[in-house]
Amino acid sequence: MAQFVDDRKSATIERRAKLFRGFADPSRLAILGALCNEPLAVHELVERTKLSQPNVSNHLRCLLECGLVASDRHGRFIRYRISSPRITVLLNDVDALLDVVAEGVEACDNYREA
Amino acid sequence: MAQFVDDRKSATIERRAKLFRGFADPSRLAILGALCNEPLAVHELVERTKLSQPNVSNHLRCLLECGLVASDRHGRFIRYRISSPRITVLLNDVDALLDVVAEGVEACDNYREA
DNA sequence: ACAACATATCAGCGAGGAGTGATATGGCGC
DNA sequence: GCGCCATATCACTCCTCGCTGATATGTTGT
Repeated sequence: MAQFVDDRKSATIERRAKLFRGFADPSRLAILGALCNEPLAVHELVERTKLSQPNVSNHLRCLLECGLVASDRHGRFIRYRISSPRITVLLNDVDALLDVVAEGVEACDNYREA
Repeated sequence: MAQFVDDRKSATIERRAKLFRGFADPSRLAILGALCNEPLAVHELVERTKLSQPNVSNHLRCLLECGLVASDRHGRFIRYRISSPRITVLLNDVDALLDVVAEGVEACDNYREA
């Protein structure tokens, strides 16, 4: 069992926070969610997420740099995929937690609703 | 197995993002991490996290409203605790994912390093 | 080589949220 | 009741991040 350090300055906590921030955006979640089903090229992600193309590219760059997705070139397409099944696990666990706290989260007005 | 919707506007995705944002802050992670070990009163959290007292209170209000922590009054102390073991599970999942992507996350300069 | 498509990059704007400081509320002991 | 401690609340500032629009790079087919 992990032993949680409490000091905010802990490198462990900083890393966790940074990783969580990677997931803490609807656009990136839409992209990651889509990639959990199957690898996709950028223009396909644009279609499905209805985000602008530069926007998708920007998020992909970030996700790529963070190691959350990987890419291969296929002709003039670049196919992106999630880098680890642990990402799917994480998303499923979030849903499991939401089963318990969904109402609270929606009610919480410290964050805007989109 | 959950079926991930890709449209960013999906309520599911919004909820996930909102929940992730709850975890996407070093101060809240420090608080949650400390509470994973044992229930604590506010002034104890202040000591351990080295955050200011109003700051801790603000975060606790948010976490409470979201249903991530619960509280009971004990005399003039208010003891906070995590509301569900699934939170611990989630934090452990993040650490597991960090085992794989830690370097990438640290290297990613789209987010500031705190 | 040129046209068309696929993707990446960059500057700038705007909004949301974290932290602080001052202050308010609430419970306890004397 | 009064002083003290524990906690909550509020207004304000600063900074970070996400989005857009324009443009650059790259790849394929003809």
